[in-house]
Amino acid sequence: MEKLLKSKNLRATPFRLEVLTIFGKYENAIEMSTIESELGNFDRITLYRTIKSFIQAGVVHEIHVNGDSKKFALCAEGCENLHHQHDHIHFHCTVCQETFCLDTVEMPSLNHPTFTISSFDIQAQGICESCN
Amino acid sequence: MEKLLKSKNLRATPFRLEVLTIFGKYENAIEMSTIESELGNFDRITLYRTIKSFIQAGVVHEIHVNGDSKKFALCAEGCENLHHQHDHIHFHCTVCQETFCLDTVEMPSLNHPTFTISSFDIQAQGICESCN
DNA sequence: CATATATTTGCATCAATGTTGCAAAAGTAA
DNA sequence: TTACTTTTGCAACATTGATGCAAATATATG
Repeated sequence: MEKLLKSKNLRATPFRLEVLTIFGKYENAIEMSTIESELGNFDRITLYRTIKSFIQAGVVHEIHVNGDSKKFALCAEGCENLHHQHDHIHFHCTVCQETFCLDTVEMPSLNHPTFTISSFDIQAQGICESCN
Repeated sequence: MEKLLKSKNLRATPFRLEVLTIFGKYENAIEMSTIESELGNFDRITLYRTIKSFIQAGVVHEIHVNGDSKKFALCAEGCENLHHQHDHIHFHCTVCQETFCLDTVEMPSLNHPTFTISSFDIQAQGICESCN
């Protein structure tokens, strides 16, 4: 865990390790409020900046679930300095409200005659395995 | 224009028509700030609720461009009561910052062995035709 | 056309979230 | 241990989303 942070050029402070541990406790993407309730006392701004630096360093990525709410999930390998490289789609179960990173779905290829598509994200909705 | 609103069961008030006209002036998706600067005086809450009712009625749809900013664009046919049916991807040009609804890109099909995918959205990034 | 009804607007007020500046604290390297 | 850089915690502020309510407006009905 410390290694992970240092490999991204982030100092391994107790607070950051605590937040990282919370991510590790959950299988799927989590909301800010989940992190907040897992933490005992914490400074709101510090947490906000922690998440921000995690995103910038490529430790976690942000997922826009519906129109409004957002969640966060640990990155896989290969994410660095805001250049997130995710070979998975994000799936939101409309029953249990869980948000999954699905690397079992093959990413399609997109082509446009005149536009150059350098990257794209896919957010899917539906019903997950256990709710099915 | 009045017909459009009434077909969605929205009353055709002057303010709503004014906002709709602004959408008509722009080819691509626009930000809230663009609407605000086009309007002379306006009430912030009323505009907020106008956009909200447009989205709920299927007149416009919301586009999440990057992690943060959002834009709005007129819906095509077939969007009703929050059941937006868009057969296009959203493309954000990293040069000119314009956001396009690209119906020239074929929507791929997604499959998962155990999850039921009912709908999905695609946000792409890259360089648009005129910036290319 | 006038009126009754339902919706919309404008205003006040509030909540949640994101942001900045700065001094103290803590981590890192020499 | 010291010097330097980053992070934290606090205050203060900006932006955005949301609700309640009375006045204004739109629509339907007689």
